Amino acid sequence: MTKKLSELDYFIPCCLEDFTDEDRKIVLEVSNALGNEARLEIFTFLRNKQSCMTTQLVDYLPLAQSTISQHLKVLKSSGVITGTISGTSTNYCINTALMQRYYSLIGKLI
Amino acid sequence: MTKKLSELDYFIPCCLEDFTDEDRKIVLEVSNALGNEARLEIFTFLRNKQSCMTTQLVDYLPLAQSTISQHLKVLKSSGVITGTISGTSTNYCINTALMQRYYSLIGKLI
DNA sequence: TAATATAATCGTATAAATACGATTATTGAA
DNA sequence: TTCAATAATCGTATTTATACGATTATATTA
Repeated sequence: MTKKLSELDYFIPCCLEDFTDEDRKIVLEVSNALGNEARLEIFTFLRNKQSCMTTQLVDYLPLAQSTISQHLKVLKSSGVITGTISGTSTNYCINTALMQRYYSLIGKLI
Repeated sequence: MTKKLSELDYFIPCCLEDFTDEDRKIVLEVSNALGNEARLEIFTFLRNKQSCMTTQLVDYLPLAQSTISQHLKVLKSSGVITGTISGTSTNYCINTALMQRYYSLIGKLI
């Protein structure tokens, strides 16, 4: 089987003016992070509460703690949320700066 | 194994003011459509060319015709692109109206 | 120091996504 | 009508994502 597009080093992505590789990466990763029901739910929950601990999400979502932790990892690695350790808990909140950038990149795309 | 969040009929998603179920569905599906390298590439290609046939995409992308057809199906079902049959070809272009709506929904989210 | 609380990670099962070649359906041209 | 071109669909292999319970690591409290 051939490789996925992301694994082909000879493929040069379609260029857009004022659209860097980093911009492209942001659009890909943020879109991917938001394109899942559990993660969009975490996002909107956080957006309402401003910030919250994992415990609150575990109480709210009908998913196992380990599953939520996995989704939080995806959200964190894409930059959509940030987590600050505070005692035995971790305090999550939305990375507004990155989301503003995503918003402006979507604006550029259309 | 328990079901995925999307299959749980008892779970009521986190409500946001002025954010309907349809809005939520658009954010989910458009994000999912754009959150894949091949599909984002198709999107930017179309965005540059204004419109194009599948053949052009098959020439451009290092992927099999059947694979590209599958990605076009995802993009179509999310509403991101529209396809108009013209002879033996299909002419694709970006659904600007939906993308504008997505853009404004992301704006609402942040 | 021991017990508790919290969240991450590990191991693993299952489902979904991605990819291909082959086939099919449809349209337009010869 | 037959042939060629185009794109969708089928069947299938492989990878990735999603989910769980169990375990681990760390920090706070008793």
